[in-house]
Amino acid sequence: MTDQQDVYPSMTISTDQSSENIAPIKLGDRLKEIRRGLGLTLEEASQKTGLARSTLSKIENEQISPTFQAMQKLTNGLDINIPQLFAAPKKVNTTGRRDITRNELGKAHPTSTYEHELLATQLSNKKMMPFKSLVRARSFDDYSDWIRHDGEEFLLVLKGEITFFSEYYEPVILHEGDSVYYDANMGHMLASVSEDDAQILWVTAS
Amino acid sequence: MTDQQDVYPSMTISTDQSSENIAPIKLGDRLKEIRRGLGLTLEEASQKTGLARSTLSKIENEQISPTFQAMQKLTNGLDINIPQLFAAPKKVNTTGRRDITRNELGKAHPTSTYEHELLATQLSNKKMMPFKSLVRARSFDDYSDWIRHDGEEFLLVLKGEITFFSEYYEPVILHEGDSVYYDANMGHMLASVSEDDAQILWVTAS
DNA sequence: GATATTTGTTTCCTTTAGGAAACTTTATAG
DNA sequence: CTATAAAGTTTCCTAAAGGAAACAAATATC
Repeated sequence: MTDQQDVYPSMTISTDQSSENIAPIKLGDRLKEIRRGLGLTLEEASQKTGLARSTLSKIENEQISPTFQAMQKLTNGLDINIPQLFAAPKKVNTTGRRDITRNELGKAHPTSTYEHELLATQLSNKKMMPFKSLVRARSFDDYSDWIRHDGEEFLLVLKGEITFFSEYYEPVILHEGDSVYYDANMGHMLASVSEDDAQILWVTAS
Repeated sequence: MTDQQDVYPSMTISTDQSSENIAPIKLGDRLKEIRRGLGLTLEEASQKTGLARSTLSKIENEQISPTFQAMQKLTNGLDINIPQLFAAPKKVNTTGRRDITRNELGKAHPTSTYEHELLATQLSNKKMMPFKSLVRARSFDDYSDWIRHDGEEFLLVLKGEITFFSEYYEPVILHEGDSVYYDANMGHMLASVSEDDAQILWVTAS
């Protein structure tokens, strides 16, 4: 599992959409928004959360800084997850980006078992990482160990045939047009079974 | 924009990976992990955060429940975003799922402009939503308005040629093997330009 | 292996959070 | 317009958080 870095593009090229929308926000205002959004009065919110009406008022008016405990009561009682409380408006909504990759003109990224062609490499911070790959491996033995990493993966056979090996399932042969969706932290690997190296499209998301 | 529901699969079939990994977690342990991970002593962390060494110790040992203020100092000082602090171990890690879709055997989902074939429909709660589509539309006019929705989208032309229209760019013709990655809240739409209806692979993530 | 130094814990004290109830403001009747 | 109720704020108290310094434990230095 040491050479994995080189073997697997999604490990070297991160998709990181990392939750960067944190906030030096007005917790009070935010809470008020949420409570109002739920159509609750302070009294009702008090009952739901177990915090005193007065306490809630003070928090909303930024007169006190709630303890972690209090915040837990808040988030439990009002069914809001803590990130939501902070990430608040989060309308950072990237938009308007576009990146075309012409056939065969992706960014080459060869390894011992695959011939990767990374797509849409002009864009960073994307949720998905798409790439085409030629599967050079011909058998299980071409790998030192299962490939395993965070996230989920979708693959579609573009040309040829492959065997899809996975940790918890029997190997399956996939033909042109077939596709698989799987959790990538389940060990997985591919081998070509066709004359020529099979070509696949891969999309990973974490 | 009213019939959009019917027109666009990714709007009817949600990928929802909703950040459900909130936590009734051991804040103390989590903090300790992080601090250690950064290779910091309590004293160093104290300087970075502006919280007293003793306070940090108490928080880590769950002797006190930090206030929001304290938590902000923590997160600022140690460059951790608050979600990270909570979502913590987040080892809810779904794993071991796999869903194969044989060629042409996806779930049909026809619309006026596309002939969608949804893939991997056996799995729910996935980060990505893959589907193949035949592009029946032949021109811009086949649409009532831009298609626009949350998330990001990747498309690869499997067969034929299409024109890719988008709100902020000039139309582009894409041939077999070409691909685009774009923000889906930028208006977009497709039209076939080849003899036969073009076939594409689409993957959306939100 | 004893001494110095650094890291982490505990104590003690001050400040602040949180709850109950009094008070003020706003909405609802009559 | 005045009485009544409801929603929100402020006050007052006690329970808990945060800091300084004393203490204990673990490392490093000679």
